[in-house]
Amino acid sequence: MGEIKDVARQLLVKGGPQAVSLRAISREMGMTPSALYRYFPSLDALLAGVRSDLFEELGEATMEARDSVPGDDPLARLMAMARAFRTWGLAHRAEFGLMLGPPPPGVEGGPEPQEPDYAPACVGVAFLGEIAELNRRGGLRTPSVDLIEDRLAPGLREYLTGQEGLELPVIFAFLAAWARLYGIIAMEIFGHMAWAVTDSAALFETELINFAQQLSGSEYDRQLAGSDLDGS
Amino acid sequence: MGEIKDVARQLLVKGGPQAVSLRAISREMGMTPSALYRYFPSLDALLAGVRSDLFEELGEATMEARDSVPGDDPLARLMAMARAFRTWGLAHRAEFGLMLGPPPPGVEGGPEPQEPDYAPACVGVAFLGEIAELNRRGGLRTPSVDLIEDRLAPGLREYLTGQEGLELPVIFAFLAAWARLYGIIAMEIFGHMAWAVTDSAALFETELINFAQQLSGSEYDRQLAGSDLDGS
DNA sequence: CTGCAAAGTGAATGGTGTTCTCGTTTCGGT
DNA sequence: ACCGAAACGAGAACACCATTCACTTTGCAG
Repeated sequence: MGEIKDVARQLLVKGGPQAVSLRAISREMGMTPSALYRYFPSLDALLAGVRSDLFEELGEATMEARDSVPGDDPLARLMAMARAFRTWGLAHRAEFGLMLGPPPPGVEGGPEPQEPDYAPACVGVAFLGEIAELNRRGGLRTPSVDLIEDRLAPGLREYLTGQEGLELPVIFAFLAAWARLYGIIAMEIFGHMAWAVTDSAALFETELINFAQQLSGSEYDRQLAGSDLDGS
Repeated sequence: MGEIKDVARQLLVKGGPQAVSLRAISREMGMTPSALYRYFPSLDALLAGVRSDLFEELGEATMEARDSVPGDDPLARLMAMARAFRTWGLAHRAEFGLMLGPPPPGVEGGPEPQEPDYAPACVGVAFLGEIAELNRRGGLRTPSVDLIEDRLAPGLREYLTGQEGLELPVIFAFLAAWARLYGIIAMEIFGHMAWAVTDSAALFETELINFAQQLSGSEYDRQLAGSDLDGS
């Protein structure tokens, strides 16, 4: 069960998305393709399982980075998490594509708007937590937002009830920051930045400072940012 | 030749990425699968051709939006282009995934860093042009950037030589803005935002104002932004 | 009319997901 | 100790897939 997913991931890493096939997995495990149907109803379901595991792993990686930040600075923790996010993605390009690429393969590649995909939430809420803490300490610059009312997804709204420091502007600040982070990281990992820039680590670190300024509204001391520009 | 790509795209839209097969195309065209090899060396090459056409189409859509902006305000043009970008992507989700999803299928899905993909450039430079114009008029807020030196990709550096108003900080401002736009749009189209928000149009419009502020450094009059919040 | 090149056919090879039937193993209850 | 049921896996089969090769048809230039 777990081993199947491990083999699938291994094939994904080694040969790309099209290399992970039921038959290849069974070959690798010394089994018959049909035997795998005892554990997964389909290949898509298997990949969905792998994807779920990967989100958990990514979540743990970012949380670990958060917990290893000395002192008690929410903004510093956020930047550490952002760096961990990028580092993990760069070290696991193929997995990243499966997780945060076009549509999750779990359902189908239909052109219709797919139903909510809750998998990314487990990573997102880690960021949300720190942003909320930043807000409680008065360090969050929330944009004026009367546009978005209570149009949050039911799941998120339920998660929010009773949590203090999570008013709507805070949620929006989080979503904007989350999308911004996704943009710079996914673009690099997917190779859509390569036509313009070779040293994407420098671009990322500079953008990270912008990122911090967007959140805190103040200049962020570059010395404290801890940028070393070594990754990739 | 062109019809083949049209049929391929049609299949992509109707049935998702996995539905576009050489045999399905040939079936749709009343031909034999092997006949298609007269025109394309492989299915991947065919898809690469489709992808290239799509980038051209997206580029034309954004440029059209730019040219239909009344007055002479680079920032307003940029926002119109951003909206056109999103609108086109939402109307062509499957195509968007092929263009700006994980790795272009032209080469292979290997885990190694792929060679530069120049296709997105034709859309990017349209934004770059307006940002340059904004800079020439002194309306661009360029971030302090001593981190990124002349680490631009050779192709972009060549494009830049001789162009005025395209110093390094301007390039960085463009790249940051480009990535930010990509983040909010791709995240929505790929469905990675659905767990948190239902009305993503409102989120986008609010983020667009942030986007304008990041570029211009000044508050942007929401009345002039022309947001109507009707699209999706 | 002849030659030639482009365009398309049909069969063949080897890979794929999925389903079905069938045998084997394992293990818990009595 | 036995039996039954459930779990596990094998194997064949079906339909689809990309790709290749040898072959025929078409159409046009000389």
